Amino acid sequence: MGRSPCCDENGLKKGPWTPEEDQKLVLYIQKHGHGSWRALPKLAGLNRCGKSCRLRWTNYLRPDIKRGKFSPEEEQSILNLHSILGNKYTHIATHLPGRTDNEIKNFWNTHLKKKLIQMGFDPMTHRPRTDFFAALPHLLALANLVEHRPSTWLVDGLSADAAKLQCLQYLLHSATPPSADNSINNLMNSTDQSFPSSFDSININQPLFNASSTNIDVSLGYDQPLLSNENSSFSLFRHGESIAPLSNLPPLADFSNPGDACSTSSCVGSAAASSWPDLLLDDPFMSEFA
DNA sequence: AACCACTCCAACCGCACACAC
DNA sequence: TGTGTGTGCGGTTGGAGTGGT
Repeated sequence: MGRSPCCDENGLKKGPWTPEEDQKLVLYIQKHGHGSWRALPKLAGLNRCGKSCRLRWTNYLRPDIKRGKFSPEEEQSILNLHSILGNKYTHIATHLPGRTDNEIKNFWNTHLKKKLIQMGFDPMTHRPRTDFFAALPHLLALANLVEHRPSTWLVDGLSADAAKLQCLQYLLHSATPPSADNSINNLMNSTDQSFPSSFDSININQPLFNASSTNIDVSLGYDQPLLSNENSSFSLFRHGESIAPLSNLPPLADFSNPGDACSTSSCVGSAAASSWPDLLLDDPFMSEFA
């Protein structure tokens, strides 16, 4: 298994290890320790480079390696640690006895990353997907469509305006600047030219975006000057005039807990809020815009 | 049974860093 | 200070395995 040799520089062997090579390496290290990896292959009688020996030992032959499937507890630990440490697999591995950085890296890339994406989370930030500005036209179109949407995903009697606000609140929920991580930079690096280039320069009522092109005659903005990493509130503005502090709106269900119902009776349809990502994917009507 | 597409994961690659000289 | 060497790390590759048709 594994990558086939791409070259044979210096006459050193590459590619999969044979049981005989493994045995030589294990016996040598058990007897002498690895010492200098560069010197080891010659001393151990291996026609390999030191780097290859080190990798084979640390990722496969080490006696304390725990093999087999990751337990749910380990999976949760990796998720938690990755949200703090990022792709620092070696650091993550130090918290999971018996697991190697390579194994964790593979598990992350083949399982956890995909899982997070499928759940609607950004695998790098561990937050709900915040490709906010790229998706904005579509999301705004969705918001506008709410008033034409039958009651299959909205509670009966909900006003179209409230539904719009709720949709927009979701947008803000996703885009609220985090307290201290680099997802703030993701927002800053957005290609949307209407977005201010620095939080420090945001003025009162400065719109984050205008929605007139999608027939939603509102814009969204901060209530007050916003400093880096500072919590802030948002308001809806119409023609520059604040019409609705979003903090007064009912909360959305937390997307991190799929299936959770909204806690307030006035919530804009728990079906809408808690399963919106699924609706986007599954509902033919919605998928036209997703 | 044969083919294809997809997943898994061991192993390689290239870069960055620490250290010695 | 600059250069060379050794080591470690994250990203990527590609053959083997697996499941679907």
